[in-house]
Amino acid sequence: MISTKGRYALRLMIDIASYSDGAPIALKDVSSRQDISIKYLEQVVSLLVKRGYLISVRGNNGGYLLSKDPKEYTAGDIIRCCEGTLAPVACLQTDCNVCPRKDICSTIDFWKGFYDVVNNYVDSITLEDLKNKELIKIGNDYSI
Amino acid sequence: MISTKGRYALRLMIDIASYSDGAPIALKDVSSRQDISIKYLEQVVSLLVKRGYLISVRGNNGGYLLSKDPKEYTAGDIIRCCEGTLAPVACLQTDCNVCPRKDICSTIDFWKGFYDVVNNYVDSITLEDLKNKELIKIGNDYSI
DNA sequence: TAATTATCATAGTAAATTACTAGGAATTGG
DNA sequence: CCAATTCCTAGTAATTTACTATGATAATTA
Repeated sequence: MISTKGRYALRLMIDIASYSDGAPIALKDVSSRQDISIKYLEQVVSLLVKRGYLISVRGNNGGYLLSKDPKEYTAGDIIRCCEGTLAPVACLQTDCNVCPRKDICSTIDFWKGFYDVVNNYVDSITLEDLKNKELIKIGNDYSI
Repeated sequence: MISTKGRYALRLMIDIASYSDGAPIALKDVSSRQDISIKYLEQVVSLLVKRGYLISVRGNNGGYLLSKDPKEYTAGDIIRCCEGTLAPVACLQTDCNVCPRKDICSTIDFWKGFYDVVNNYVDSITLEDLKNKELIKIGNDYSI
């Protein structure tokens, strides 16, 4: 199960991508549109800033800007940034979590395959895709 | 992340499928082969018995038997039995968890797709596949 | 410069979940 | 009967989750 951190991160990024006209988007606005407390959003957003996915602008009229084009983010980038690895089992995490059964384990390949289909899927969807869906939902899609 | 319940369930089922010669397999034996406490295995196995995936034989020389052929179980069957749904978000669970944002949510389709690739994957692997892998690992595969 | 509006950083916390352990009752084979 | 086994229910320490709270820091605007 994906936690609120990863889910809110995705909604935050979609919100900023969808509502930005070049000026920074304040968390206050994301908060009211998305029904998520500002205080919690602050924690989520800080991970995205640290990773360089968002640019923060401090002070009055400050807020956040995407650091690149929506089509250059995958959903996987955003989720992994806030959620950590999507590995289904600890022994697949890179940070040398060595399982004593690794040489005799008959399930490791199964879990590797699981990990692969998950990563392939989340990396096949871009923020642009999600932004377009959002624009359709809120009725601002004039391309139809 | 898949919890120990689901992971141990898979190893338990593979163990029984691999080592059974028609007689019930006792948890004591699974426990020593898999390095999992009997007491914890008892809890995992009870879910599989309740679901009808295993037949329990009580008393002396008792243990557990598969209720059907290994090729008739998918890994997904076993994992979901002990782990619950593999839905990445609560609003995809069938038990009418109604999200107030369901009509305006632009991410629900993304999560549905996630759910689908996960279910399709875990249901594409059978217990027979995993048993064969185990037999190769323990060197009892004479088909090579 | 002072007020306002933001982000930034850290800490606290109630509730739930995880990963077990413990004790003992019920059942069966020898 | 006795030993081996499943079955059933509780308990629990540690961790994680999903927040809330407080206040510092920074930048804009009046």
